[in-house]
Amino acid sequence: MKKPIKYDNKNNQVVSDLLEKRQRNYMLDLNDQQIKAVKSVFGPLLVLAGAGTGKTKALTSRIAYILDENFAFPNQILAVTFTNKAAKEMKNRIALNIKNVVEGMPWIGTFHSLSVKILRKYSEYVGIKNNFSILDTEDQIRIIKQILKIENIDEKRYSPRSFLSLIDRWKNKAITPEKVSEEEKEFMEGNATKVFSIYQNRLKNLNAVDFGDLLLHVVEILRNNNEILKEYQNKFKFILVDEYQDTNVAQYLWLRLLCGDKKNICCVGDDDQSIYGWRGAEVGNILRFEKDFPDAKIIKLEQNYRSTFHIIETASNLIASNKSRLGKKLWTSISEGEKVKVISHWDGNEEAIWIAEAVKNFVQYDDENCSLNNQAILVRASFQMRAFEDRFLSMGIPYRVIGGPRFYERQEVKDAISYLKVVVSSENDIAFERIINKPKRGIGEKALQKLYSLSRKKGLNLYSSAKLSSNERLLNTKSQESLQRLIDSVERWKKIYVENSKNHIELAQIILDESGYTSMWKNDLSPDSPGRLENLKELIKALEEFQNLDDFLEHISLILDNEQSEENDKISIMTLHAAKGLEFNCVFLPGWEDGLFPSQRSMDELGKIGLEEERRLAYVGITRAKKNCLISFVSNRRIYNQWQSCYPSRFFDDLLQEHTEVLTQTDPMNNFKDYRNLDSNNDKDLSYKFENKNLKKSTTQKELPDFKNRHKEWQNDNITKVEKYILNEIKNFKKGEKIFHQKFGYGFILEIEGENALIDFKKAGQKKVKTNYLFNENEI
DNA sequence: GTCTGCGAGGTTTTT
DNA sequence: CCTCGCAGAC
Repeated sequence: MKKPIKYDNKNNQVVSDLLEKRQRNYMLDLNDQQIKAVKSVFGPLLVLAGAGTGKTKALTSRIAYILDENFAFPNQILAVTFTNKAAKEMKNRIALNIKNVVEGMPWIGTFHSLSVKILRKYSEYVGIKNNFSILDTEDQIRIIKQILKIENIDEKRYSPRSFLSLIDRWKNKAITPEKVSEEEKEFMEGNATKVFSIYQNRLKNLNAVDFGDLLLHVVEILRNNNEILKEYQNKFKFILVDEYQDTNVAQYLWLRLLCGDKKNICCVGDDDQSIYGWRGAEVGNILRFEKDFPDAKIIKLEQNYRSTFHIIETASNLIASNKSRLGKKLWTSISEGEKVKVISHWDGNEEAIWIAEAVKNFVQYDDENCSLNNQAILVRASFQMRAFEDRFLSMGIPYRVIGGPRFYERQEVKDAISYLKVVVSSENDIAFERIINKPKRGIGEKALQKLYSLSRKKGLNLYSSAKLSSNERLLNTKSQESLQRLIDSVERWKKIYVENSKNHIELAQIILDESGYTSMWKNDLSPDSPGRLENLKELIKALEEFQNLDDFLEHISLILDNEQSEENDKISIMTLHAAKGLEFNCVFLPGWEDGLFPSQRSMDELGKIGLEEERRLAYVGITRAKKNCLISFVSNRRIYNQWQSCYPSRFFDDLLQEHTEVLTQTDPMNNFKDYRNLDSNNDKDLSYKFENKNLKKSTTQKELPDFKNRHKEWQNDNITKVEKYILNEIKNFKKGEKIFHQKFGYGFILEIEGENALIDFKKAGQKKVKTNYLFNENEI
């Protein structure tokens, strides 16, 4: 249809601008609810956005609209997310809508990164210098250990970790040491509060903050300094918050302060997807939004653009069992699609075998887009992953595990970064302590203690007192000499850094080489040292993306994920938590056994609340699926190498027959015959409706592809060469043979004994592996 | 200051 | 069962 054009000779330009504005794509393909969410820019607004309902689209369109209508300048919009990934995504999406504006939007970011920005400016208001360092968990633990030692608190009785988790919990709730409740003061025989306050003092002395402090310091500054509060309240004309259901008390206070009376605040979230209660998220924040803001508007986004009908219905029915929710009902106009599949297996191994075959099945038969990249296995606990890794490894199916140890948290990477930190700012005690004896310089615990006591006496930082130590005749000659060598080197590197005589990448390389750090790993014979060297190279590479060391260091303290930009076709294995926000054509949800999922511990610790959070996790899992969702459970699971017989998850009670289909393998449901014979009268929760509902043959629609038969067909005709090798146990490897391993790459066999082989991998070093996972070259 | 052996513990995790 | 961390022995 042609758009009517009004000609206005006087104001031609204005009109054409307006027209262009209207044609902007961000408004065109929004539904009514989304448009409402975009246009209700004044006053408090809560957008309840169900899974896959175009939440980010609404948010970014809203920003585009605000800018378009000139309600605010780009730098007057505060948009807060939880993860860097989400912030980045938002920026990218805005850039799609309006060109060149993102550079002018400095206030899109995570709670933490925005807090850093504010805190760098006003840090002295909470008694720290603006070059404060940001601690990660490892640093925190180290500090707590030191405190426990000094205070003579038995680590055996209360682990440093338990102190830290208490402290974290308090900080999430914005509780300072003085504000700990009388009851909680008694925790750990009163040691918890004591350690907490010593810890806070220690951080101040170190000129350091932890993640919790980033928010709390900002809250404190805003609370106590009206002029600063006003500055930010005036600056931010509009506030947008993503994933509001995940906010904790500290973040809530942070938002309320910045929001002020203007209340142009838009919170987007989904109470049904609140799965981080255990780390301080308060669903209550979203549930009581209307009370907080009496004139609040609430808009629900319920049209799902992701999944087919049966999947949406299954998810809706499941979540409907939760009591504490605001209530949404997702709907979709995408086709009816496949029913959600349910299957049981004898044990976890069979489950993995079946799923691996189903994965191949999808790749081979489904003309829809079901490549490996479009499939995912979502587990409750990470120990479940191994069975799948093993299976995929032996079948040669490429996979990626999401959420493993993060790049910047690895030992060698942190060491290297500490070197850089010391050069940039030698006041950083934590960094200096980390590198002072790496590689080994003969400066051990004792020497370090001496240096620390000197620095306490002189009121200096660790590095400065190390410089002084030779005058003081503090250490023995050998330690002193090697410490001096280190100091000389650091001074030399500092000179390069200050004079800028070499670029930061070269400098980093020099530091790692001259310090002996690289050669330390080169001389290390342990199997993982080649991998560590590889990571150091990666780190140098990462430097290239930044202008200088300062930029780099500022970023990595908050960005702890390394984007694996893998283009290869691989299936993803991850936890349900890690899957939030993602979508896949085919989703496998294994391990639906009571006790594993829902997790026994959640239920024990938090009762009904815990169970509801687990159910939300299940909801998140199902709603990740676009076309196929396969849920499975086993009768026997090996946990810590002990066999446990399991009952199917109580969540099956919430699934309706008309939307699910029970797949039969060899002996359908025989697996839990025993369980069904158990009398379930004693506990109502255990009276699974499985028998009544799902055992009946479901009325399958004609057009629906027959998954079961395909599976069989594949088993008979399409056993891969790799499979044949495994089945027939044709694995005649010889010593010295060149082999390939999915995970570790190429290598040579050093020793072989039965199914165990010792391999010297090119990259990963020496490792013991099962011959099942090895391939020789002509197999690949 | 560094190596080895024993014992405990082994959901979910971002910043 | 397997991994990590600590304590005691060199």
